[in-house]
This record gives sequence, structure tokens and C-alpha cells, in this order.
Amino acid sequence: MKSPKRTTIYDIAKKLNLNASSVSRALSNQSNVSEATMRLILQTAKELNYKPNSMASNLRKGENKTIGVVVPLINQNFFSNVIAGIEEVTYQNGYNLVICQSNESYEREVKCIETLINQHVSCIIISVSADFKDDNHLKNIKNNQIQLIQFDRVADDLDTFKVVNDNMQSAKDAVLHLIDQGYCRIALLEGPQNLNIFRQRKLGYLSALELHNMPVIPELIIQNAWTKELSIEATKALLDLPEPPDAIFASTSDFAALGVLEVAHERGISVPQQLGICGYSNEDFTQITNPSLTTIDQFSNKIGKTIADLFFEEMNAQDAKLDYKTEIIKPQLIIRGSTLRNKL
Amino acid sequence: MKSPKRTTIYDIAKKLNLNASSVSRALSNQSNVSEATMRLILQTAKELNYKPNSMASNLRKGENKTIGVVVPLINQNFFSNVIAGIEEVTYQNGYNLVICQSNESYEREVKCIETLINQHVSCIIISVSADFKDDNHLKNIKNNQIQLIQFDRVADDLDTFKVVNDNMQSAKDAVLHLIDQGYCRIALLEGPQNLNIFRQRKLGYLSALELHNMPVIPELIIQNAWTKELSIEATKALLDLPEPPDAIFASTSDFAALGVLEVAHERGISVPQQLGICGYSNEDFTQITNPSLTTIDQFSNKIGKTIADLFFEEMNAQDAKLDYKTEIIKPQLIIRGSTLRNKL
DNA sequence: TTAATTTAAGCAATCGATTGCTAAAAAAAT
DNA sequence: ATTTTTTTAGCAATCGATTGCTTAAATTAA
Repeated sequence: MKSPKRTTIYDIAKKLNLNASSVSRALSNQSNVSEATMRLILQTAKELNYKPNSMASNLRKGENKTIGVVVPLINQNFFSNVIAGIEEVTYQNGYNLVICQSNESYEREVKCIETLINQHVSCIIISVSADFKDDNHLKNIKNNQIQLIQFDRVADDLDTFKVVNDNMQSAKDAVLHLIDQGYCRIALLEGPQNLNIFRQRKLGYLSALELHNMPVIPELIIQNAWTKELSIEATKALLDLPEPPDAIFASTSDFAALGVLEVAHERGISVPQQLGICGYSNEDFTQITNPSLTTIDQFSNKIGKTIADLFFEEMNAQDAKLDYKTEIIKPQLIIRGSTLRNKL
Repeated sequence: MKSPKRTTIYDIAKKLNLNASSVSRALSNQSNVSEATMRLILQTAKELNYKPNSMASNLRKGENKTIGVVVPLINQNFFSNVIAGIEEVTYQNGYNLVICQSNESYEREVKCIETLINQHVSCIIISVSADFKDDNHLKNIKNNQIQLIQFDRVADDLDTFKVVNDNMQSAKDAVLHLIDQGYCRIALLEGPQNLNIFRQRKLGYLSALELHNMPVIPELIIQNAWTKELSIEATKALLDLPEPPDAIFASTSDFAALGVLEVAHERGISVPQQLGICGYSNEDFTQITNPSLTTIDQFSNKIGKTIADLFFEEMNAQDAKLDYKTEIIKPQLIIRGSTLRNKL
């Protein structure tokens, strides 16, 4: 790649018999340049197809207008929506996004963060992998004077900005709705308990049961049923119980809920009459299943925007002594056919 | 943000009474350092929590191990899958991704590219916005010695690497399949014709009709029906025709196809008996509509990997005189219930 | 016309890492 | 013991843009 070298301010300066500093000032529109030379410089810059070298500029200024984002999987609806939300705001503010995916691997997450630190990004936005082990790598971010914002899947005990859903409340709402519809043996498909979101959803489930003095039945709680495949297995096992559930709350995802629905169809179990199903995330497809799926909207795009807003707000705060707030985006229960066995 | 300054190689050097150059060599594992000092340096680097400053390194080395990606919308299934594919490969090779979304705006696309050029990225991967006007900004990339790879929505007449689907063939396959199923008034929902992919899909449609000596009926070709909403409108208009179509090929997207399906349901038109529907993209939801939707799989993830492979292959080519190839990923027609009116 | 003030432009150091070249030290060869 | 070779480490320039400081030029005031 022996390139013919790009034009620098020195090239412009030389051509005009000026000093590079004047060129620099002219290009950054500062005051100490006469209007005449200013015009000259701008013009030759265009002629020579000059592009500022942000590496040099960033190095000198010690700032880097980029923000790193680390998510488990880029192509998961929730995450790509969050990213889109972030991008919308950061773009407006002249910031760029460097995106990494951890692929649900802790190792890889650590490496991603390492790279982002080396790049001197202004901020790292992260939702941790399912393989979450400890938060040393996150602490490392703070040790390097980089702003850290966690979202969705957060390390609870680390003191940082956080933007999260109220998973506990939404899960509780969902289960209360199921109870309200007369379901009384409600199963829970739960996700990896090392992730706070799944712990909280479980708490919401338990709390709803408690509120109605309903017993917690251990065999109705299935661990690690967070893909469609695992969910199908789990559902089969549940339905094979001597006393099968009359509702399944797939707290892990809509994909899991879809798995439940498929098994129900296979076995000729009517939804919502014989079995209520509730998912999580409000994926596009949930409106067009038959029946459509009750689920929970997380307002992923809003989460993204909130994250970005938080960053810029904090950046511009002169005091910068605001405490690390946790922004809570309230998710919303979307009631659809799969749980509506009484008319409202 | 007055940070306490991060450790540099000078800090390490000073602490050990060494010269920065030795530290540099030690850290990059070069030969001219004795094993003893090497160990010392590595150790104090760790102690002082040293992180290399890639801005400085990149500036000096004149290389930047990042690749810019510009897509219309990050959170569109197709694109996020392509990105995920790219990321997988680039990560393996120690490259980072800077992601920008043009939001289907030409203006914004231009700005994104500007920024990426300034950052001296090694490569820009782009799928142009629907608002595509001209390719000056793309030429600019090449003028700045940055590798350019176009995918999916490409500027045809610009000589660059391209990774595309064979849209013409796949559309033709789809329409041939419809004809094979006995549909004889096949409507086309077409996308913005300034994008090559939509032009090609239309050509495929026309070519299939021609092959069977079927007339092209202008009122069955609806322009710009590429969102679900526009598609619903278009479908209503089509069905209101004195001689309505007996099949609709939503060449723009599965969302458009979904719109068609909804209108059909509303009007009590049976699918596939009275109306055949074919979408494009093989979105997740197409398997679970009722009936499930015939569509075309684009192998988005593979597109991403192919793009990245192409880049690294080209990078490592000593000659670098390979012509600009166009890699064609063959899409696949996925036949489902919405078009199957004869048993196979 | 001369002094005081403002404006324009140059000088040189800096950001942090890299690298060709040189000097010093250690090891090997004579 | 001396010379030659090899290792090890330092020096200084470089990447491109920025910026505090100084000097020169131009403008205004006296």
C-alpha cells in the first residue's frame, strides 16, 4: 500500500509560502488569520483535496470523538435497535461509534474493551455477555479515565451510569396479568442467573405469585431456557408433568415464547384457552403469530437515545460531580391473544 | 475531563532509567532488548497499568486497523446480519469496525464517508442509501487511497470490489415459481429504481414473464411500494382493479409481503388459492405467518464474511493488481405456503 | 511624523509511539 | 590479551496537527 501520501497542512503551507500554523488556524477557523490568506488557504486545501488527519489531531488534542459500544450480538433486534438509538444522538453531536460484539464470550468482551481503551475512546457503552464472570475489565475502563455506561445487562455492584429496564416490575406485571386471566399454574422459563436482568425477571415472577398467595412450584421453574430450542425442550417437559402448567411465561425472549407456541400447536393444545403464553421483547413477529403473542416492549431505541443523552449531558456538565445515576426505562406489557382468555 | 494522564512509554522508561525506544521495542516484542530488561519493562508496564496509545502508534505507522461500514440502517435485519458477518472475520484479524448509518440520506452518507476518510480507515464498506444521487463521495474514497468495497446496493458503474446477490436471477426464480403454480396475473411491488437491486429484481420479473410469453401489464407494476404501509395501499389498489392480480411479488421486502397478506386476510381472500404472495429477504417472521411466506434468502451473514475475506485477501496480496472482482452470492428461493397452490 | 496598539504570521514545542542509525557493552574469536 | 563480532541500549527524527509565545507588519492614536 505505498500510497502517494495524502496532503497535509505542510503541503498547503509550502505551496502558499506560509507556516503550517497559519494553515491550521485557518482551517479551524480561528481569528489570527487575515481574511485574504484565509480564503487562499481554504481554496488550496480544496484544490489539493486536503483531508485533516484525525489521528494527528486527536493525539495532539488528547481527545477522541468516538464512543465504543460492546454488545453480545450486533444482529439481535434489541441490541441493534439500541445501537441505532445511540447512533442517532451521537451523530448529531459529531461523535462516531466503534462497535464490537462479544459473541456472549467473556474473553472476547475483555479483548474488545482492551482495544477500545487503547483507542482512547471517550466512552464505552456496554451490555455484558451471558458468560459474565467478573467486572475487572469494567473497572479497568474507569481506571483509564474513560466514561462507562452500562445498559440492560449490567454488573449491579459496579458504580457507573446505568440505563436499564425495570425488569422486575415488567415481569411482575406480566405474571399479574396472567393471574388476572385466571391462570393458576404459571411456569417460568428463566435465563442465566448470572445476568441481572434474568434474576430480576424471576424476582418479578415470584413477587407476583406472592402477592396473590400463590405457591411457588419448583418444577414449574425451568433454568436456562433462553433459546427457541431450549424452550421447546423445556415446554415438552413441562407439558409432560402430571400436573402441567396452564401458562408459561417465557421471560427470556419472544423466541422462547415462539418455541412454546409451536409445541402447543403440535400437541393440539389451544392457546390461550388451555395454555397462556407470554414472551419478552416485543419482537416484530409477535404480532403476527397465531394467536399473537403477549409480550413486553423494552423501548430499545429509547434506551439507546437515553444512553447517548446521558453521555453528552455528563460531558457538558462543568462540575462533573453528578452521581452515577441509573436511568430506568419503564417497559410495557403488550397484551395480545396468547394470554387473553377472558374478554377484557 | 482533566485526567491524571495515562502512563506512556516515557513513564516506564523513566522509572527504569531506560530510553523510551527500548520500552517500545520491548513492548512490541522486538529483538534488540535483553531478556532481563524485557521482563522488567513488561512487569512495570503492568504495574503502571500501561495501555498503548493507538492514536500515536497509528499516526506514526501511518496505518489504522479499522474498517468503516456505512449502511442505511443498522437495525435492519439484513444489514445487521451483514455487519455481524463482517465483524466476525475482522475481529479474527485484529481489525475494528466503525459503524455509521446513513439513515437513507445522501447528505448524511457523504458526511459519514468524510469522517471515515479523516480517520484514515483502511477500508470503507458501503451499501448506499435509497437517496443515492451520485458517486462522487465514493470516488473520493479511492482518491484517498482507501480500499472501497460495495455490497448489495452498489453504484454499478464505479469500478470497485462488489459483493452482491444475483437479484435478477432470484427475482426471476420467484416469478417462474409463481407461473409454475399457475398464477397468470402476477403483480410486482417495486422499489426505488435509482437502486440497482430494485432495478435488477424488476428485470428478473420481466424476464420470467418473457420466457413464458406472458404480457407485461403496466397497471400490475406498482412503483415505490417498499414499506409495509405503502405496500398495503398498493395492494388495495391492485385488488380494486377490474381485473385484479392473482399473485403479488413484493420484490422490495418481506414487510411489504406481510402488508399484502394482511390486506388479503382483511378482505377474506384466501392465500395461496386466490392470491399468491412472495416476499424478499427471508426475515424471521416469514416462517410463522399464516400461511408462511415464500421468500428469498439473501445469505446476509455470508455476504458479510465474503466482504471481509475479500478485504484481507486483497490486503495480503503482494501484487495488489487483482482486478476489482464482483463476488456474487446466489440467493435462494424459499418456497412456503403463500405460493403453494399445487402440491409439488 | 512618531508612538502606541492591534493584527497577522512565524517559531518551536508538544502529543506518544516508532525506527534508522550510532555508541557502548558484552560475547566470541583469534 | 587483543581484535572482531554480536547484543543491547541510547539518540534523534518522524508521523500531522495544535498552540503558547514571539516577532513583524499594519493600523490607529497622539
